[in-house]
Amino acid sequence: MSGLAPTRRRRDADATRARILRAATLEFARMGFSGARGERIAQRARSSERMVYYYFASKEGLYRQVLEAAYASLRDAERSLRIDALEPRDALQAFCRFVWRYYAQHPEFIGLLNTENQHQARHLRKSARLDELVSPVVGLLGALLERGQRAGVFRGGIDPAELYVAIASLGYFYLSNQHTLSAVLGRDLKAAAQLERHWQASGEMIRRFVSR
Amino acid sequence: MSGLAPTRRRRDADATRARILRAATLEFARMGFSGARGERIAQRARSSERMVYYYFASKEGLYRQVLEAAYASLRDAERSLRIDALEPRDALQAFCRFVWRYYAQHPEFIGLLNTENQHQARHLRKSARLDELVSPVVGLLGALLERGQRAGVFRGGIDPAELYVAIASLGYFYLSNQHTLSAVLGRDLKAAAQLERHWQASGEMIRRFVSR
Amino acid sequence: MSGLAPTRRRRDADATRARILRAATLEFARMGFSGARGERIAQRARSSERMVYYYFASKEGLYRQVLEAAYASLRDAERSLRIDALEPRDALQAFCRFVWRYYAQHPEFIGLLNTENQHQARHLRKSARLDELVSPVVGLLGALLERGQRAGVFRGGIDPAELYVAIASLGYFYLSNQHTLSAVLGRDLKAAAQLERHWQASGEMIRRFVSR
Amino acid sequence: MSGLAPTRRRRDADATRARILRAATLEFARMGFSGARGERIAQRARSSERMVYYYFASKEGLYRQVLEAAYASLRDAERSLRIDALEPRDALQAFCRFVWRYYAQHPEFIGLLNTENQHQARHLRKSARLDELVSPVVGLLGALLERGQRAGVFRGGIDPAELYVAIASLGYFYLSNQHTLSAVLGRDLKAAAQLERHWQASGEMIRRFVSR
DNA sequence: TATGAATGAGCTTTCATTCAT
DNA sequence: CATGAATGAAAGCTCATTCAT
Repeated sequence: MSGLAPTRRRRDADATRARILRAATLEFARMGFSGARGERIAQRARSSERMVYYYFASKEGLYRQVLEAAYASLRDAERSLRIDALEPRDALQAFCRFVWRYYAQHPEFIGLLNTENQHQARHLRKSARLDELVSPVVGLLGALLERGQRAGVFRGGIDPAELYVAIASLGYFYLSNQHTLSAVLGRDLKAAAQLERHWQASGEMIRRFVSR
Repeated sequence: MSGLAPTRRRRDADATRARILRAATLEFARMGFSGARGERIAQRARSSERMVYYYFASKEGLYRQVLEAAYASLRDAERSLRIDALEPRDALQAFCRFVWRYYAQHPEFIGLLNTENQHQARHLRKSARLDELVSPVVGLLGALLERGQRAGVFRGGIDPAELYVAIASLGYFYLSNQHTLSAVLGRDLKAAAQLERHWQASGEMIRRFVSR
Repeated sequence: MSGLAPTRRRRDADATRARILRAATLEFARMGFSGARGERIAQRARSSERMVYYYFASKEGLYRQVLEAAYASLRDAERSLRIDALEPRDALQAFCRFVWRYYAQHPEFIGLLNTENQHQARHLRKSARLDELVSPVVGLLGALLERGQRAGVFRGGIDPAELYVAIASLGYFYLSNQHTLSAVLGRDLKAAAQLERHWQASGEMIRRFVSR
Repeated sequence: MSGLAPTRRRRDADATRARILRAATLEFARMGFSGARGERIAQRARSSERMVYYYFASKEGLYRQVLEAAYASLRDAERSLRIDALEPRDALQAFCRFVWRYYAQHPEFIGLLNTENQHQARHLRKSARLDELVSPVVGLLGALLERGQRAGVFRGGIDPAELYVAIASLGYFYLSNQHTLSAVLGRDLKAAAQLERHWQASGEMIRRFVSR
């Protein structure tokens, strides 16, 4: 009994904190930093504005933790990615699909990154956990490129970081700029078929880029 | 009193209006819609907040005009692009360089597009001049693809819009996300040499994508 | 007509500003800095909280101006003091009465000084107008002491600053601490007769202090 | 379990309470009532805000106890004062020095009195222990004046309460207003030499006031 | 005895906007 | 054409205090 009580209490606190963090993630992603409203965060978290300050001290503090959590989630997902057993070309496609699908399934991540870039990554650089947040996937990609090269299916001289940026670009821009693109191109980019076509073409582009 | 006075006044008025529009473009691009401050716009335009309302009626009205002007500038630039005389592969590279250089030289355009996408292109779609703003370059690209195909240097089955999105992706994302990328990749993407390397690799990617 | 309009307008602004300053003087004096409430200041000034920030930018800015104005008023009063024509002993008594009466008639000045001392005179020292606020009366008192000494009615070796502090002490403390003193001594110090008795005794003390 | 545990606990509780009271004394003295922060008190007492309420019920309750304790300390010190054996003039000087030194050594007492006077001694008058807090020194001073008069060294007609107020004024004002005075007079009043000079002059003033 | 979690009310300040001439 | 004065609404944040165990 006595052992449970503090656990329950702590879990309530943790739950409240987590609800606020989740609500804030959505709010910051959709509205940007200045556009985000404490009241909306509190409501969506079924808590009060006061609790936001109780747990996160300030709007900026909350934002920073939201950002760190978003990167941490991405890193977690990246760590779960297993492509070692696949044939190099398949592995590369799997990698692309993983990245693109992550973006598609995490629109809030895209919103946060846009916001953070608007701020010139000021908060990200200040983050004490920055080193933990550095992506392990560039290394993964480097190893894959080497493996493919040894297997004679990839050409040499490709910078893994550059390849990563290219893959990210193709997945990210389509989603992040879908609204202006849809208006300007006169088609609805968010339709599933459109997205799949885009991924197909992008896959082809990456494939051709690395092939001998 | 004479005929000159109103002209001079008109010219001053136009100049003031133009200064406000320019200042607002920077402010909205850097700070987003909610983050933009009327006071800063007025100061940067060497005018007063009151004048901003005098000429543009509301923050949203000002923003819409800023957005329209930004797209109009892009269209102007696009219309000046001449690639008909070039050999198809050279023409495609020239096209890419044009797009990428435009992004690099107009960071405020990137800022505005990010802002507008955050708002799901609400203002863009409301814009009465939307049809004027629709890009002519997809058509241009379609013609080029056909020409290249006929010349036997490009493969068939490429969607011009998709190609345009790919080219835009590779140029835009690198710049728009340079701050978080620099932090996460541990290199300074804004260095000129880095940018040139990126454009080289991106050019190679586009080349390989369309070649037979 | 046209000459009057700006005057009227400016006068309104000045009047609003002045009302706010007066209201704030009372509020800060009575409640101290932390205890002062913007809302009460606005109400007493028949204006709005918003206008307080329009004219004074911040609570601290308002406080500083209140403090400067209070010192400026004292200096104005001091400059109007004429004791040169009086016989030295009479002049000294006139001086004392002037200081003491000023304190009695300006309880807000005492409140402000207490507040400012609680803050270790931080705002006063920051004031750009500090030099203007330095008291001219110590010089006045020095001249008087010399004159009295030459006339053979005052003794030598008296520091004018010390004399000033003594005179101020006797007038200030009685008023500033009247509430606790009344409670502890069991008599009502604010009664006019009590005050007059105190001034009589204090006058006698100063007289004896400087006399040969 | 044994009889020691509750004793120890009680002792810890008393110690915590005492630490809070001490911390609160400093906080209220320095910051005034409105300016005082529960959080700072808790920190300085190495306790928690919750404990402050546990022991003192409310901010006002805490303040009242702080005030009562401060007066009680003064009365304790006053009761230890022995001047009966001294020659009247020496006794008076000893009395002055005692009062002035007490002020100098208890800046928190000055801060509290200023705060309480700002509140028009509301809390002090409400205090149930007010009668205990009434100063015994006026009586002491009355006896001394009579003794000196009988001995032919003091003049008659001096109100002991008035003398007490004068002595207190000269010691209190110098310290309580030292910051604004230092700024306005252009000298550093808190320097030890300055203080001693002030006490010398003040001693002379009191001596001359009572002497025949 | 002790304490982490929670909160309502209210504070200072900011923002986009309008009034009045 | 131009502008200083004014403002309602709401934002972020703080404060003293209570709940629940």
